[in-house]
Amino acid sequence: MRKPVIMLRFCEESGSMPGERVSPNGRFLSIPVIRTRSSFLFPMFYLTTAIDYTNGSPHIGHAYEKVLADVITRYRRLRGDEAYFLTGVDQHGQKVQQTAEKQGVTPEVFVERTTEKFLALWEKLGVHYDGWAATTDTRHKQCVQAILTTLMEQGQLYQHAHSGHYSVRQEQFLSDRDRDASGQFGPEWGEVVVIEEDNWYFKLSEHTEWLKSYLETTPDAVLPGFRKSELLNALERNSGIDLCISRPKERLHWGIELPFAPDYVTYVWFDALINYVSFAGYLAPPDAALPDFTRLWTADERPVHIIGKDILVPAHGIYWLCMLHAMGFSNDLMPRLLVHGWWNIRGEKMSKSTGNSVDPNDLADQFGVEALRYYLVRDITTGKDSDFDGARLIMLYNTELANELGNLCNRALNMSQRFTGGVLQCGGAFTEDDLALQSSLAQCSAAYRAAMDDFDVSKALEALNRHVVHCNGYAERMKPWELNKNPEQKGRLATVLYHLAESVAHAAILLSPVLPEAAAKLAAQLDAPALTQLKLPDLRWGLLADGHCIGKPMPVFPRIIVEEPT
RNA sequence: CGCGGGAUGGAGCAGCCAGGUAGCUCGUCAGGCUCAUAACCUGAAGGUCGUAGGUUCAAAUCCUACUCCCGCAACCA
Repeated sequence: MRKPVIMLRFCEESGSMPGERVSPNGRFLSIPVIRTRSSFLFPMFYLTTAIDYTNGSPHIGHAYEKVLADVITRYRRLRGDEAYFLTGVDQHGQKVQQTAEKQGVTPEVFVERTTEKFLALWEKLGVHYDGWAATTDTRHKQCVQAILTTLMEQGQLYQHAHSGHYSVRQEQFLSDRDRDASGQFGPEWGEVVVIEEDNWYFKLSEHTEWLKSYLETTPDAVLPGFRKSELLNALERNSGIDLCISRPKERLHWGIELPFAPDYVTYVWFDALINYVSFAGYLAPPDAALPDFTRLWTADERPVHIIGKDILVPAHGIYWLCMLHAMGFSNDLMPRLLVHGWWNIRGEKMSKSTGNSVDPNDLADQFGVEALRYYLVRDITTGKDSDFDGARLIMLYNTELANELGNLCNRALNMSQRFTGGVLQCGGAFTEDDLALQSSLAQCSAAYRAAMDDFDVSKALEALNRHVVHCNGYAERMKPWELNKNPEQKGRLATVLYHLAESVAHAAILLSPVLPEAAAKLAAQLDAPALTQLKLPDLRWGLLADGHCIGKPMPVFPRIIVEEPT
C-alpha cells in the first residue's frame, strides 16, 4: 500500500524583495515581508510537510497538516527568523498509473488534474508555501538519479532475485499476511502464481545499528517523545532486512528510471522522500532556481519534517534517516520528525470506503476559512489524535473569536469612538488594575511563545485567549461607560480605553500566524496597519502611540448562526 | 505474553516525562452589567483522576497486574 508522503517548504531568502511571486500553477501568492538578517549568523528555519499522493482528493487530514505547517512557518517569521516552507505532491506509482488507465488518460494528465485540487485548496486556505515539490519535476528526477548513482558507486545497492506468490490481478507480490484464515490466498487476489523477479536493494541493514544509537542519543529526533519508543521497537524487529528500491518497468513504468538499470523504475520511497533534499537544492546546479541547500539544511537549525503518524514507521523513521546516513549526512544534520496525530470521525479512523471523510473545501465554504484554520490547530494537541466535530468548530469560533476577542475589539473601539473621538491617550499613573492587565499581557505572551516554540499551537492560542478574557473582565471592573459620565474622570477613561486598544493590538499580532487575514482586519480597524509588520522582539507596551486615532469598529468575526433543526 | 496510544465532574480535553491543595472550554443553575457581535463579568453545583496492589511524608503523576476502547503490525520488493 502506498501512503502519502509529507514535505515542507521554505521561506524567503534574505535580501529578497517583498512582493508577489508566481505560484507553480500560475497564480500569484503574496509573500510576507521578511526582515533580513545576516544569513551567516542566522540559519534559515526549514520546514516540510509530507507530499500528498495524487490519487484522490484532499481531505481534512491533508488540510490539517498543511495549515499546521503554515502556522508554524508564519510564527517563525513573526519571531524574526527566516523560514522556508516546502510542500508538494507525490505523483508517481502504481495506483496513479492504474487510476489513469481506468479513466483512459495518461498518468501525466491524470496527476495534473489531481494536483490542481491540492493547489486550489492550499490557495483557498491561505497556505503559503515557498517551494513546491512535485515528484515529476525534472530537477527532482535528476537529484534522485544522482543520489542513486552515488550510492551505487559506494556499494550501497545490489541486485537480488526474489521468488514468491504474485497476484496477477493486483500486480503485487503477496506475503503470508495476505493469506486468509485457512492459509489460502482469497479470491480477491485473482490468479496467484509463483514467480521469480530480479530487483535492486538498498543495504538498509547496514545502517540500523547507527539509527538506533542516533535515536537513543538525540532527544528531539522524534517529537512527541512517545513516538520514538514505537520507532525503536519497530527497529528491533526490522534489523537484518534490506529495502527493495526498484520495480520492473513491465509492471510499473510511471516512475523515475534507475540510472544504472533502464528496465526499472525507483520504488516510491526512494523517490518521494528525496523531495526533502531535492527541492532544497541538494546537488542542484546553480541555475536550477532552487534554494541554497547549505542555508536550509544546517546543524544550527535542523530541518523539521511534519508528518502523520502513519508514515513514521518505516518510511521516515527508518528508510529516510538511513538513506540520509548512507548519503553521508552526519548526526547533527539529521532532520527532526514532528509527528502529528489524526482527525478521527466519531471516534473512528477517517476512511473513504466508509464514507465518513470530511471535505475541507466544504467546511471552508460553510464556515469560512478563518473558522476552519482556527479549529484545525486549536482543537487538537499536536501529536495526538482528535475527533472532528462540526459543532465544536462552531463553538470555538463563536466563543473565542466572536464573543471574546471580536467583541473585545468591537467594544473597545466603539467606546473610544464614542467617548474620546477615537483618540487614544497612553495615560500615566497606572492603577493596580492597569498594571495587572499589563502583567497579564506579558505573561500570556511569554506562554504563547513558549508553546509555539514547542509546536503546541493549541496551548498558545489558549494563552492568548486568557489575556483576552482578562481584558473583558478589566472592562467590567473599570466601567468606562460610567467614567464617561463624569467629566472629572476623563483622564482615567482615556487610560482604561488605551489598555483595551493596546491589548487588541498585541492580540492581533499574536493571532496573525493562525489567522493572518483577521489580524490584518484588526490592525486596520485600529488604523495601525503597520502592526502586521512587527516581530515578536518588537512587542512591548505602547505599540499604539499617544494621540493615535483608531478607526471604526466592524465585527471581524461574525457569529456563526446555527439554524435549529425543526 | 507483538507494538503504541487512550480511560480525568453531563460532553470534549489539559495536567503525567522533571510526585506536593484536580485545571480549561462547553453545558447547567443563580446573580450582575449594558460600552459591545442577545456579546461581557461574577458566583455556584458537579470528579473516590478505569480497577487492584506497591513505592513515598505525599501519587492523576512513579512501579506491577488487570479490564475496556482505538490505532498500528514493518518486509507485501
